[in-house]
Amino acid sequence: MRNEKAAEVFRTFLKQVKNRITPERFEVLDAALEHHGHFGADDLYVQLKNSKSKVSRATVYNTLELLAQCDLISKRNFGDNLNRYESNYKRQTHDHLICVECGKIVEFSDARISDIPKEISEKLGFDMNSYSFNIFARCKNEKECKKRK
Amino acid sequence: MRNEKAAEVFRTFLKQVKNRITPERFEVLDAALEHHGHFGADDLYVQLKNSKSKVSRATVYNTLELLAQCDLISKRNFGDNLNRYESNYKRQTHDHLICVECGKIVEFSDARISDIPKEISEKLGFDMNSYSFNIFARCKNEKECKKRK
DNA sequence: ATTGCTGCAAAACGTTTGCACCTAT
DNA sequence: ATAGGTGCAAACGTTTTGCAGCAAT
Repeated sequence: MRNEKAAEVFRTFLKQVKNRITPERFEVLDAALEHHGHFGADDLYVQLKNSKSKVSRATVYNTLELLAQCDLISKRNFGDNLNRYESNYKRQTHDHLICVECGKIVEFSDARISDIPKEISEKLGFDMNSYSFNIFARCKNEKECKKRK
Repeated sequence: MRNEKAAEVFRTFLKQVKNRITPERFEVLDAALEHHGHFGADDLYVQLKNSKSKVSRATVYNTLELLAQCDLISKRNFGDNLNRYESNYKRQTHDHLICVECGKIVEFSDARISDIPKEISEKLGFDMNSYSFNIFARCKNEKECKKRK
């Protein structure tokens, strides 16, 4: 299930930065785009293994990094020492609220946030690259919460 | 070099949550408050070891978690799979800009940010606990940058 | 007296690395 | 032909755990 448009973006990027175009990298791209929601690098590796792919762990980690560099996916970190990725394909930018009890992740966007990072970077003498805005909170509805923990 | 005020806050907290008051925990508190800037849990452990303390790694990790719970220190995560802590003692709240090249960390505060997390939490049906706002950027002055890497 | 905390070491976890082979250029 | 990417397994660094002894309540 190949997304040709995304594949083209990746191909162009790889040429630009003089990295080789290999079938393994596109396998990882396909798998990453198929995910709805957030996933860890190792999850993706296991998933690929289960579908009989020969792609190695090293290649998965390496390729996810490349995909994040060309903005096809985003790297997220919710403070639990685990890198998560999510597809950017056809998604609007958003931030995350994480329940500290059950780990539930809710996405939101707020127009006020978007301009701040660039502005602050400039003011401090930096070129903005990306930002992360995470809210840690607790489900008000206790019954709905704790489910996962 | 004990900070009695902070120690009192910690003591009260420990009683509240029915945790024992042990000398080791106050050793960790003292060491944490003495740090200016950010530090990793293991850094603190090594530092304590070097000053002949008998406090174990497990206790350091455990205590830092407790100190974060009662807001004497903050737990930070800059996306590099390493938990960092920083003293909150007499500090105003602030956020961080991290250079993706050299790792330099700059603190800033912006009044616009502070109200947003609570407001969004309420809107989504959560009780706000904390938030993290990190900007990833590049030093404009290249000479000053790359020093560390 | 009784838990719970401690020190120690070892395990766990996600991630990165070293190496020999392979393949896109 | 040759850099560079790959698969594999083992190493890495941080964090967590299991356990026996100890000490705060």
